[in-house]
Amino acid sequence: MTVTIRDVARASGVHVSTVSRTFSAPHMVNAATRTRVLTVAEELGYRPNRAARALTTGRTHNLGLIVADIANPFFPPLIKAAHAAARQRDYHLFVADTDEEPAVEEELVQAFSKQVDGVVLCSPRSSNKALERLAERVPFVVINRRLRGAATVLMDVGHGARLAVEHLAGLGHRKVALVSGPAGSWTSAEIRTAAEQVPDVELIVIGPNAPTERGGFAAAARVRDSGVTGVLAYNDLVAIGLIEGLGDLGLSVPQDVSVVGIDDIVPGRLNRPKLTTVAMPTAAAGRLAVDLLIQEVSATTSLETRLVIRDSTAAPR
Amino acid sequence: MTVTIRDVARASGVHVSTVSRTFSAPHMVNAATRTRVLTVAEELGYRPNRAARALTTGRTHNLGLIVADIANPFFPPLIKAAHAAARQRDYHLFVADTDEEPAVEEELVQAFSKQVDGVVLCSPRSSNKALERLAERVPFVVINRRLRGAATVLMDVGHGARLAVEHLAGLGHRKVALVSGPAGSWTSAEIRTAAEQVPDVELIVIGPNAPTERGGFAAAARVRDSGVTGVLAYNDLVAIGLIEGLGDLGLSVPQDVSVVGIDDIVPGRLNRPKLTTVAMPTAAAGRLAVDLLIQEVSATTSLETRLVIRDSTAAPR
DNA sequence: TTCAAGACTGCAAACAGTTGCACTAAACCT
DNA sequence: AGGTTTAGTGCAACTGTTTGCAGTCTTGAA
Repeated sequence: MTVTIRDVARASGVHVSTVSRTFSAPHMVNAATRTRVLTVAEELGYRPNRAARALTTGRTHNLGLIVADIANPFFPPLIKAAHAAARQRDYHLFVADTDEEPAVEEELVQAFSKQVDGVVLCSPRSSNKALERLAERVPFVVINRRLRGAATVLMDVGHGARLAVEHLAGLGHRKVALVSGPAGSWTSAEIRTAAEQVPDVELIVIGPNAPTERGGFAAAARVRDSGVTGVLAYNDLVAIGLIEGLGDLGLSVPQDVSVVGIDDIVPGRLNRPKLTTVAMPTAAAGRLAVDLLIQEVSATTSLETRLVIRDSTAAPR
Repeated sequence: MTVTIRDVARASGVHVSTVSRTFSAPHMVNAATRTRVLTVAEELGYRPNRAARALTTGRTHNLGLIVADIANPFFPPLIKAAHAAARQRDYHLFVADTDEEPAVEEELVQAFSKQVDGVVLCSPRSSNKALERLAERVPFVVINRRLRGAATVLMDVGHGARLAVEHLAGLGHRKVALVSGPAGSWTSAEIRTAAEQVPDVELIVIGPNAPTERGGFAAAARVRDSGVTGVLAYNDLVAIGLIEGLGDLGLSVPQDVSVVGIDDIVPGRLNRPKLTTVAMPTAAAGRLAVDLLIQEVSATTSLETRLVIRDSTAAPR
């Protein structure tokens, strides 16, 4: 049923090793033989069995990608880009979802270990210790977390946050709220310290909040009471929720208050008003991560973020 | 470096076949030996090599999932559910993206063939002939396309479309536009025939349109000129674009015109007004597809759609 | 003409598991 | 007590490829 290298060898009158070489080291075999083998293989519909190949070479030509939540709009562009980069080099991509559970993370890497040449971990939640353990099993690169000894891809949220607050300042806002994220979050801290550095702006931190639409919605009253005219939200979902919450309180965006989000997810682009936001280079990060993995280089790279000005920001009243 | 079955055998004083059996057929080995082997394996950090196992058994415990566009908000919930179902049975999931190119579809299935036990194809664009060819290589199940001889999972859009139009009729709308999708689309046809069957409603078809926000935006003028009070859009993206387009023309939703979408994607839930829409059971479809694959049953199942009433529909003026 | 150097190709041993078969010892039956 | 079943384990062949080594045949140079 399934056609193997032996079938091809028999049908083209050469030894299996020759067939093997026409696929994995073409230059070692005579041009005439090569084309013969190739045509026979084509006729028979032969395709090398990657699993068998992996057994001897130790390289599977597979990569793993682990994210917290596939359905979170933040990740799909990253997954897509990672897939494209992998495919370009003839790698296949396992995708897995931890459902936000740190424990699952470690388990998945373990499970992948023999089947992939490397895995990319997005914003892993596991402890450093756990990650070190994993590093012994599989090469990996980490996105969005600082980790010494591992290749890491960082997106410079701090820079983006600064741009956002500067944008608000430029429009004339002098009192700005930071509707922050979850308590322990590295990103949240990053954003805060950057935002605080912008001169001529009084920054009021409101939070911690859940990193969701609900979180933003719930923060609306506190934003109103704080008397700010501009807001930087932890992410786009929070921003969207906040805008809705403000609407319910009779405040409209951007007339009464300006809101800028972070991430640049699709729902933000489609929102009304269209969300001004800090674009995270998720696609670039996905691409870069697999490139790092394939080339087995170990570097730490920081990707630029940029501000996308749309309709949710304006000069204060 | 990497610990094999032989290492475990040596360390626990049994033959490799015994170790093998403690993992793949535990009931065949004495309880005492089993626990000894297990603890030794644990100590050594042994994990069976799936690739090697696949070589002899022919079963890889891997599945492939092919979608048109990972970043299209329609797919992520499906991918997530498929992944969860696979993981539950200890399967791993390759995810691939055709970038809407039919040719890539076939190529990907070919490439997966030796590495998976089956693949699920979402709304494949390939010809029937091509799909038949592929069926010889790998078992697969198809989502959202009728295909005899293959296991298929259908979502009953027709039913949903009828519900949507009935909902509009119930609100008092007598003249309704169908802002349709691309020309050849099976879904588009399905929607149309179902929508036409609703009594007491005059249905005006506007299209074909691109299945995107732009497509909806561009159709706004024609919708206004048609004099309808209600609209069923090909999908949520079209609906969102349309709402924006109508807004630019001075018409507001739902006061001046009611709009209902199809799909129930995240951006629709976050949109303002919140989109009334036909919820497609994408998660259920993803789950079911992998279940069908794993059990190797061949059935064709149709999943119920339902109407989610939110804020973009109201009684006509 | 002879010899060395290439260019190809074949041989066979891995790779990490699984599994049909044979074997041993204990348990069961009459 | 003797024969039969059964549980548990070992043996070895096999899965589809790769690859170091060795052999054959040309070809070029001296």
